[in-house]
Amino acid sequence: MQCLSKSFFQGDDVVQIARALLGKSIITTFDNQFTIGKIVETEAYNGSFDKACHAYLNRNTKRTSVMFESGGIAYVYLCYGIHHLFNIVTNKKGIPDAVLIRAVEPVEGIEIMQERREMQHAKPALTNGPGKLSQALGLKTKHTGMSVLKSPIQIVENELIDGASIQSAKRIGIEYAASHASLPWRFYLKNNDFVSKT
DNA sequence: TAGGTGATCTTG
DNA sequence: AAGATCACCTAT
Repeated sequence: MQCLSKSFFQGDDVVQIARALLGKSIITTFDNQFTIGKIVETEAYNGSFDKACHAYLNRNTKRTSVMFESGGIAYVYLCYGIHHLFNIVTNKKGIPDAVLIRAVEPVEGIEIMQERREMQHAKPALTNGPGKLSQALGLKTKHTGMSVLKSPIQIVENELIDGASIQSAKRIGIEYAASHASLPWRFYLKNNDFVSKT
């Protein structure tokens, strides 16, 4: 399968990149464990202009500095002390845009995902949320800064998505972002069982 | 619907 | 130095 190009992730419209990532697949190979998930839900975080973005007003800290690197690398951070949330940094160096991957549909390595999630069955709960998919694919904070263009993390072309099957909506869990909380920067595939519950 | 859990940010 | 907050998940 064809890996996405560096220039795809360096584009300057993070909202369009979030939309375009639907239908692509994430391949991870950690500890000789191979897993693939198809992206079915994303959210765009629009750099220094976006009150919901960790790098709002160019806040550049130990945690957020990776967002200022050029696009095509992972930003994984710990949320609520428990959950590892997987983002892909986009745009040029110095502009802190990122796309949060909110849900995937398991494609390969489902048994491995079940082990990591300590689940007996391949129910939607395996990967239907940002913390869940990160755990299922083995993505952790230590992977921050790694390229998503080569093993062990690769984003590849999978199926082309018809625009009519894409739904946009406001982002989840960012009520503190006030006027930016209602922007339609969340994208998901209609009628897909693995889209997160709201 | 509430509590867990820890990094990060804010306040004093 | 201490308290509040947080791009979530699981179980009551």
